[in-house]
Amino acid sequence: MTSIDDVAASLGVSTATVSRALRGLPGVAEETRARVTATANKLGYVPSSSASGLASGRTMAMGVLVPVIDRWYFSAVLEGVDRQLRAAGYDLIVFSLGGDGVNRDRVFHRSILRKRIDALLVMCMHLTEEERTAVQELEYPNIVIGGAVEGVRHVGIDDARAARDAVEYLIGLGHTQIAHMRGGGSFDIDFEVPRLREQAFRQTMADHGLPVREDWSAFGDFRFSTSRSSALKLLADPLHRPTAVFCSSDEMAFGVLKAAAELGIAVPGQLSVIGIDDHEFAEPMGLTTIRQDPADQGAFAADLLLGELLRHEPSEYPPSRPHLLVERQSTGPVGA
Amino acid sequence: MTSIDDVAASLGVSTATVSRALRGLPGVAEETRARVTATANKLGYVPSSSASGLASGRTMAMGVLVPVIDRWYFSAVLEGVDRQLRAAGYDLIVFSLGGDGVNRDRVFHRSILRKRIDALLVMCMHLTEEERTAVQELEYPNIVIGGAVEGVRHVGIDDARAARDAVEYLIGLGHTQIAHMRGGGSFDIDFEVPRLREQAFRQTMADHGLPVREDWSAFGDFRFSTSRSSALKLLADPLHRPTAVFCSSDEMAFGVLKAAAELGIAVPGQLSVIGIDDHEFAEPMGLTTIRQDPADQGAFAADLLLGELLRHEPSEYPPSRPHLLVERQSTGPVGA
DNA sequence: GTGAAAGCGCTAACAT
DNA sequence: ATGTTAGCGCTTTCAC
Repeated sequence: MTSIDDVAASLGVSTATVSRALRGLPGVAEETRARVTATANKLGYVPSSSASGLASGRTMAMGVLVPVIDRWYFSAVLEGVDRQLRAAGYDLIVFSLGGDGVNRDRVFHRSILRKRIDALLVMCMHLTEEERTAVQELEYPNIVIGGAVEGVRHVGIDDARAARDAVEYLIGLGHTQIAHMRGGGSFDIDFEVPRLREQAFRQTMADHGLPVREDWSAFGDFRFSTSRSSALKLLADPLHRPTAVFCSSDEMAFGVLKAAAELGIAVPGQLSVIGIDDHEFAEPMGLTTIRQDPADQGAFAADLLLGELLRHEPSEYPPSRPHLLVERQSTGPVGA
Repeated sequence: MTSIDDVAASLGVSTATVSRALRGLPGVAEETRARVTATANKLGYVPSSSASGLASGRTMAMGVLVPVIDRWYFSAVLEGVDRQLRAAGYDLIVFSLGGDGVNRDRVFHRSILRKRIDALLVMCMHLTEEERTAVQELEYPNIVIGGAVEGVRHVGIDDARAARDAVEYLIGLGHTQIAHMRGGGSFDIDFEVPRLREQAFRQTMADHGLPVREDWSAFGDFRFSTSRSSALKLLADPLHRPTAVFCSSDEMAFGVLKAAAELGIAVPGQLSVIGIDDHEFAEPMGLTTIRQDPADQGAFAADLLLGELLRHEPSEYPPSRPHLLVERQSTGPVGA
């Protein structure tokens, strides 16, 4: 591995000059800079991140803490985060808890603190008191993406408002018999989001003087298969069936659509279904939904931290990211 | 940030002892080790990865190069890789090309070489001649996951065999009018996989004396929505319609199923559909498919590199990972 | 505009 | 079993 000394020696200049030249610092003659850049390229020199990290205190890497990687929302956020980091020349380190309880401790008390990253993004998930404290005590910039975590800055959509918009859309279509397919529960993803959406559902129904039937609160676990099973039961009785289902996520909405198809229930004729997310499959499935853009949220959060790293002063508290109702073919007037 | 000197000073021992004790090296009295561990915890000491990386030459991090993060296969592989890395105390650094051409160069010639990682996993994707060379010249262990890349070691399923198994399953059910929904094309994912699967489809058909109709080779781009659109055309004419569709991925199979539903074509009565992957949605969708396990592939590859890092000698060339036909409700005898 | 030199916080030989 | 010491490859004052 060729080092900065090789470049310096090969040019007969000092390592300081090479360092300055390559990092675009002022106080280097343009001609010198050009020569340095040229030989660096020729020799295939790339600075060691360990060495420059140690010397400068900046690692040029950002960490993202996720409960799991391979779920729609999380991987989409990662994509957005990565986009901004790439543009800024930062590397992306992913700390995944992987549903593993044993691992959590190591992640919180070793990995994250190892001086390997300059800033940390925490994906919405349930944190213990102690973990929250650990995050808050981090000496570098950090932020939560998605659901709110008490005492930590966060960026995301206004979940309550998004859920309300969905439910009021159904109500506006004349629906009064509305069921809720709820998420939450499994592994570490039992953050605020499912709670906020459920609460907003109940509140909105109440605000419109509509009853909430407890047996129409189905558990879908934010998953297609769980939701399908639940919906199969929810929709089984043709005589006592909701005319609409508000789903706390698109994946669960797909489960409801599948169940309806299996039961021969026409959508939207006999049943309206609305989701939240605007998942990649929502458009081809014709699913009406509340669009959110996880990649945008990730990018926004990453930019915010990048800015703080640059300016050495905290940004303003971030506003909610937008959401948008997208009307498709899975919803229609009641009894149409 | 408390350093190793703080711990050493606080105990009146040398930094070397602290280092040895904490890393579990031999030659430390158990009593000393206990005291060191205790004060390290008390002081909240965590070794700086930059410093230990610089001193030891090991970064305790592994890199994964992906074309994009947020697609089923890639995020599932990442999950598997991460599982093993976590267990081994390694951190995961994700280098994503993000479909961005400009970025590729930086990734290949800076990030990857920055002495930030001890080994590299490359996800199957199209690499230019020069990029392949760059990977091959890497001085640390590396391997490709998924499709083969010439001259680089790789781990994955036997794609040709998987496709053949799928097609022969359809043929075994009596189908002769078989269409192919193919992938490939978009962004950097135009690797070997789509080509291998298509070729195997053609070869298998030929081996059984069956014709391949060019207008039944539909392009699904490995995506639900593209596949649905293509299938809508493919299946439009009730008189000249395949009785079965072999899909190079499950997501495309979902698109075919959706198109069939929209066209009122009964599955499997009038149309059999088979995929490859066993995507999370395949079971609830009742999709017959060839199961592969990307997380297993990622874990396998990570383990292999981890082993080489430990033993300092190359592993045997890895065998193909297994695939498995999973029969569900989307396939049936022809004309049933 | 450039160079010399002192670290950054560890690890690894080499001593003891 | 433990301590001493010389780096690892940079960045960053401080000189010139």
